[in-house]
Amino acid sequence: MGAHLPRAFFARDVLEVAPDCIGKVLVAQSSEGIVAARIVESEAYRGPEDQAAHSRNGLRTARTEVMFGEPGHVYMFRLYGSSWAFNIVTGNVGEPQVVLLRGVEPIEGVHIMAARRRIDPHRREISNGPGKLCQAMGFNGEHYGCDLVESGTIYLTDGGAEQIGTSRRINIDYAGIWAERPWRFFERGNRYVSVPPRI
DNA sequence: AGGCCGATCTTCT
DNA sequence: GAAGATCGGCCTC
Repeated sequence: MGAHLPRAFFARDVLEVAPDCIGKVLVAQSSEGIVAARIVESEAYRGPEDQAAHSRNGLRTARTEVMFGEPGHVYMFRLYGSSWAFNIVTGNVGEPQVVLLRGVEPIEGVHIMAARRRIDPHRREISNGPGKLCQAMGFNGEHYGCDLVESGTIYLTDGGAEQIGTSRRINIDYAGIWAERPWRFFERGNRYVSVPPRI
């Protein structure tokens, strides 16, 4: 596996980091073994101005605290009770921005991912959504605040992508004009993209 | 393949 | 007390 992506990769505006994450490899080690997957879909959440972000208007609470700190750390939050979402802090300290990962393509440890998901390893539903990829990668609340640059257990390594597409972000229609911004990024034609665009 | 709907729980009002 | 950065089962086509 290649070297960890450095702090400098994450210490840029989220609108640069989010598309650059497409094709990068996410690695997670646990007692069950190593799991690695290519990132094929991401979304940028750019507080404090972005009204779809949890950090909108600079809202700073125990939940959002990590977003105001050093880039390269992990922001975990729960979605609708049953699943988790995995995000990476970007930008300068004090700028509450994150990249949400919405889809990954299994590369290594597919059998581990399939067992966690209780699903056949060849099905795209193994990791084609923010909650599904967290279950497959073994991510939960314990990973809140984890540093992807210094940690030996969760990190990103280099990798390339084919053609990258953009679209509005998924399921944030309540956010008015902010819902229309093309801040979702994905690899065109990849079957692990959660909501495939219309040709 | 796609639409509807209930489950589930943390956070904020 | 309500609203989500969702998922999976069940239904119809």
